[in-house]
Amino acid sequence: MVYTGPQPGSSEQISAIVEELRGLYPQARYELNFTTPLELLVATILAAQCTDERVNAVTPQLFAKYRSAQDYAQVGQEELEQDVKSTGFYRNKAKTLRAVCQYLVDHYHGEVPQSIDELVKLPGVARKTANVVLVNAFGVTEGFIVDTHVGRVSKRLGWTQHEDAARAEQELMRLIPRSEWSSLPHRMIYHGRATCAARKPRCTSCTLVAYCPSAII
DNA sequence: CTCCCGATAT
DNA sequence: ATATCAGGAG
Repeated sequence: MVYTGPQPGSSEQISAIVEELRGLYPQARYELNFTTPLELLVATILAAQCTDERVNAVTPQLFAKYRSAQDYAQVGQEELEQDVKSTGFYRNKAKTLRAVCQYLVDHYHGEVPQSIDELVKLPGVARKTANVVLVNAFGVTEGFIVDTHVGRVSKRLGWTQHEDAARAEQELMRLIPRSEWSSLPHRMIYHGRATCAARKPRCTSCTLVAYCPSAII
């Protein structure tokens, strides 16, 4: 089957997809549970290569036990490891949480900074985590969230060829109107989970097939 | 590029 | 059995 839709990456193809996804997922939002910027930062760090559902199963007890950056900075490595174990990569994640929170204590009185330049200086925080915290905690849109789903869906739609998330983000920021930066990534993630799955994409039930050069019907 | 890593879907 | 999950560091 040869793709005959609008050129991948063209404004015609992009606007058609944006409108379709808006209709499909009008209420798309971040699904990790949190009540403060610090909780959001912690949950997002735990979400690396782990489902939201798994993180949400761990954070109620975690947030009840650790109420401030000082709490994470002061706990022992092995104790924190056990508290985050079921999210996988638990040694790295415990080490990252302790280092990030020590940094917050040292530089920001334990608060979470509100610019991307400051956030990406935190140990274990790169563009994806920084963008998530900015948008969902502070309502600030400085970049385009590129996680595993956004990266995969973007490649299949022909928006980027880059595997590297930072390079993909730069290309998406060039292609996508800024007004869509805060909502589109969440909708792409919903679509990536529900339809454009990594292993077995459901192209036959996908309403983007007319705009997707990778569709297999 | 490799490593970290438990839980789940296929 | 194996790929994948709202990644990032060395």
